[in-house]
Amino acid sequence: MAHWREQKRERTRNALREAAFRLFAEHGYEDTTVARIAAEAGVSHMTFFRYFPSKEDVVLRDDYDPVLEELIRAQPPEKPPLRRVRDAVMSAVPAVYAQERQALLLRSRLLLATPALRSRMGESLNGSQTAFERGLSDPAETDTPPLAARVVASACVAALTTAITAWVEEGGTGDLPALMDQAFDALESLGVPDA
Amino acid sequence: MAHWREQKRERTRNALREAAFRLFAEHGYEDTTVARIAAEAGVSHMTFFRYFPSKEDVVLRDDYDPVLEELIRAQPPEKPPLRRVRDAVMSAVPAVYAQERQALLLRSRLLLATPALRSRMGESLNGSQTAFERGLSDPAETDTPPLAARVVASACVAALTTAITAWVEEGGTGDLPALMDQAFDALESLGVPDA
DNA sequence: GAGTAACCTGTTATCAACTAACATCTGACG
DNA sequence: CGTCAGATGTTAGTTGATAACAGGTTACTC
Repeated sequence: MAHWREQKRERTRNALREAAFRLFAEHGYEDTTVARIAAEAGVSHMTFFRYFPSKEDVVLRDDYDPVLEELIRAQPPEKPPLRRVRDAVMSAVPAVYAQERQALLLRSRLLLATPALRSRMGESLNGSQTAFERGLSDPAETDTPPLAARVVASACVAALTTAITAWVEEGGTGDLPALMDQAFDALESLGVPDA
Repeated sequence: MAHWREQKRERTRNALREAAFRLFAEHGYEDTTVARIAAEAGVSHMTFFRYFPSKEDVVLRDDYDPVLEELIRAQPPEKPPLRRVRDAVMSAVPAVYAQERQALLLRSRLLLATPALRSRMGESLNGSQTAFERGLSDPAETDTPPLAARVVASACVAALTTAITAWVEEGGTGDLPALMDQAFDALESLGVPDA
């Protein structure tokens, strides 16, 4: 129904992504050319770049940020900022973890093991940080949020990244939500005098 | 005058870096080819890559990390981790700031304004995080530091990055050390119930 | 001081990521 | 049915980055 166009677009998009991940797992990221991915998906290499601005974006792109932004905004404003982010994140992670654990592990492993991707991760994390900042800020306020809010957001992103990194490094055997809880605990006890 | 070689090496290295920054300021990062930089420094484009593994590294490389690692390690171990990092950093920043303020601003501005550089910043930050982790850990311990220490390190790097970003965004008019203090304050009050 | 090994550099060729220009086709819509 | 916009392929070109080889220069030794 409505616009078959978009359906086809979504299908080629998925075909490209799936072909890419399959080839990456098979021959490694560096040894997989864009042309090969495109051929595998039945399109030309130009079409690839019309769907993904760069080779790295196939792996880096995800659409968690807008969801998290909303979840943070929906938190009761009387909670301190870190609490709002923490509760919002932990309200969503377990479900995703239960459902996409394997895919998440593969993607994260690839991300951390490939220099080209690892170096561009900062970009993605920056997007998450911005989403967190927006979720914490009054949407009426138009200018940049105060420094304190930005620090909270960046610290949360850093903590979550550290948790995922630790999870991947131990082979994905541990419980990721638990690690995230630990990481948030470490953040909350940053100010207390004893460790 | 031991080894003329190293002196010459250092000179071409500087010539390349200076030519690069000059051309970047003049024509922008993207519109400056590696071949042009090399020509400007009087060498071939291959020589450029023998000194810098990539075009981005000319801007990204710095040698603060080992210094900071030592400064953190020299802190009294009875201080809580965040304090050790904070005091170490703030013991060194003002001097650097007084002396290299302009250069630091130019470099940071270029870094934040150029997508290609911004996206690879994470790599550099990752190095700083590792340095912080090592400074916080017992050097006798060989395996990876505990999650809590890694979260502290990553949060500090994130806070400092946020401070520098804010500093650049306001045109470098403010006082960077003061902003860093604010950022650390925000970190320390992460756990307290009121804002 | 000659000889040799190590190092640095330039030339050339090649690869792969990415971009631009143009032609083509195929649904969408009146 | 006819037009039009969006999606795709072809081709060609730019640029960052690597490899192989050759020539020259510095250091080290006998």
